[in-house]
Amino acid sequence: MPELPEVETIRRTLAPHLVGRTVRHVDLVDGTLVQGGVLPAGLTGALAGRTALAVDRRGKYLLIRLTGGFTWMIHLRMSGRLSWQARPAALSEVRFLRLRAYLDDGSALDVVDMRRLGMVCLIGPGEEGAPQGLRDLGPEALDSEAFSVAYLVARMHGRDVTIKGLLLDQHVVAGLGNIYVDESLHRAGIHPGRRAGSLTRVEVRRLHGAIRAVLLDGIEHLGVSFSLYRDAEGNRGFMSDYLRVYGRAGAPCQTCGTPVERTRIAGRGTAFCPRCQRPGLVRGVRARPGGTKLRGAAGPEGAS
DNA sequence: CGCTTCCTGACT
DNA sequence: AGTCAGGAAGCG
Repeated sequence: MPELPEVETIRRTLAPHLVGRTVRHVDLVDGTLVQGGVLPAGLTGALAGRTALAVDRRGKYLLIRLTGGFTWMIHLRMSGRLSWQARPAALSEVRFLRLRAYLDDGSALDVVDMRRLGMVCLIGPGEEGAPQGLRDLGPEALDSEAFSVAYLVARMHGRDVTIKGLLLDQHVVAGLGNIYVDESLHRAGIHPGRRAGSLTRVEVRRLHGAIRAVLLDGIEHLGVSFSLYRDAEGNRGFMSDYLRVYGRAGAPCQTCGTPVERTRIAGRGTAFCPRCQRPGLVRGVRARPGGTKLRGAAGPEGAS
């Protein structure tokens, strides 16, 4: 459920409570989400007695750096939540609680995950335990050095995937998910079903700027909370109020007034404006060279 | 490259 | 009963 801005918000709300604290012990309420080759008993045992040095993020992965060179890795996937409590409630009172770490100041960190799709593991000093998904991650979406326009152009060249599918691929760029991909494509005025390899350099530049702008917007507004998402302190984000297409099917596009459409692309529900995001290029040939104003009401975003 | 699967709950 | 959900590995 959480994408880059949500995980970043969790990181920021969690770090002050966690850094400098030592894990006293861990209750593994339900070990089904513990993967990555570390057995539940090994994980809980190895966590105890270690002190948190920092809370980092890589893509949608949270990385809690611990003494002894260990990293506690958490991926929340679709329905995971991290909940820090100064005075932890009884275990039985937390619905879908999978794991609780008690800290040395009497507080606790709960890993809550309704659908059990999340993943928790401990990475040893040699990084040997790093799961494939983390190892093979592409550049950070907000790292403009690594995730540059030139990089994106190169990765898209000759690709026959939909642009939406490509942006969802964490090997290409780390951190985007369904919401922010739809929002980025809308801001860039690009149809989500376009083949990645068919985008012009100008379009890629616009898209790159839109991605940065949308993600920074998301962080500034503390993420999207339309349902389950909360930060580590239980607070909602209010980025939902600033979304232009996601979750707005049937509502007028805020740019041009055309009703937002919803379809399925790259196996995911996809919202887009059929006017601001016309396909534009079909089979490598510009569909409408003169005709309508291609400048589009959306205009370039953040393409500085 | 795209579809299915993992899992559980909410909504139509 | 059927569909869908913010993710991503795995399969054909």
